[in-house]
Amino acid sequence: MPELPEVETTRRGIEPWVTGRQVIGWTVRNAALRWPVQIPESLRGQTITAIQRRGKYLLLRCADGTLIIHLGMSGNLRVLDAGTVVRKHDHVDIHLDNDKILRLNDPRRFGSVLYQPGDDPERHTLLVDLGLEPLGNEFCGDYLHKLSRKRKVAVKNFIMDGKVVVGVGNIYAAEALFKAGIRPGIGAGRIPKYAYNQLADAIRAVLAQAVRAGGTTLRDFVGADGKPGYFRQQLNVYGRHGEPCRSCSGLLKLQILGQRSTVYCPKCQALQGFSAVR
DNA sequence: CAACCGCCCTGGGAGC
DNA sequence: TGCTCCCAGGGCGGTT
Repeated sequence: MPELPEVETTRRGIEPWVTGRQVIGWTVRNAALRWPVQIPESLRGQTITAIQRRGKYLLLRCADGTLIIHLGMSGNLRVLDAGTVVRKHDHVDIHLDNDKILRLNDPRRFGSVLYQPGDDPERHTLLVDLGLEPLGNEFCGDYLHKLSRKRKVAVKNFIMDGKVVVGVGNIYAAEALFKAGIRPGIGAGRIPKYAYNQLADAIRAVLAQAVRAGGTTLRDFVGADGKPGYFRQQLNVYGRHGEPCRSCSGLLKLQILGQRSTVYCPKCQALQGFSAVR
């Protein structure tokens, strides 16, 4: 499912085909995504000046506004030749002036295509309260430590909170906690600063490694070129409960946190807050 | 404000 | 083979 690495892979894939191109039209076959598809008439004829990413949102910048695309759980965005045969779940095409189309396919329709007028897409209500970019300069252990004081939620849910840090979903939260040696269910407020330094480093490292691999493909995800991501082979814990830990060979355990499956290694992820630190 | 939970949706897998 | 049930999950929006 698209988390930050998959969205970044998509961004990089479509960028060379889309930047500087003019939007000559669009086809909406099913407007019933997470929210009704918003493509204003004013988009016609506009030039896409840049394609950016904010968290899991893709931003197609134009002079008059920004098309904001979210891939939801099962979405992918591909650059295809105009006239490419339409498959099931191909909900939206953006027609470009280079005989290419940008096509959104999204079986579960949790994605969205929205529009923010003006030159500041961050003013959109969905973006305005977003937390830091994990690969940006400000994101660090001190930041996580400071925000987490008095927070009782499990640290895993804390780092999946988009108001804290963006782009970290179920897969990469589990992987980062494994890398940092932290038990996922521990209350965020009980974790000492040094451990948040490890965690921030782990989040950065895992995401960067996944971007290099082109993201994680479990089922639906493909990049703009239609190719899957290869990070799945490097997953240490996600989806591996009952299997041996790649580090200590102990059995990985499954725990439900915030209604989401969470896999961890009881031995390698021993950090359980102050009491266990000593 | 924080925490929690229901909900949106479809495909795939398990069980019968 | 075909049905039913359950699960996956981002994140909004309402409730506690």
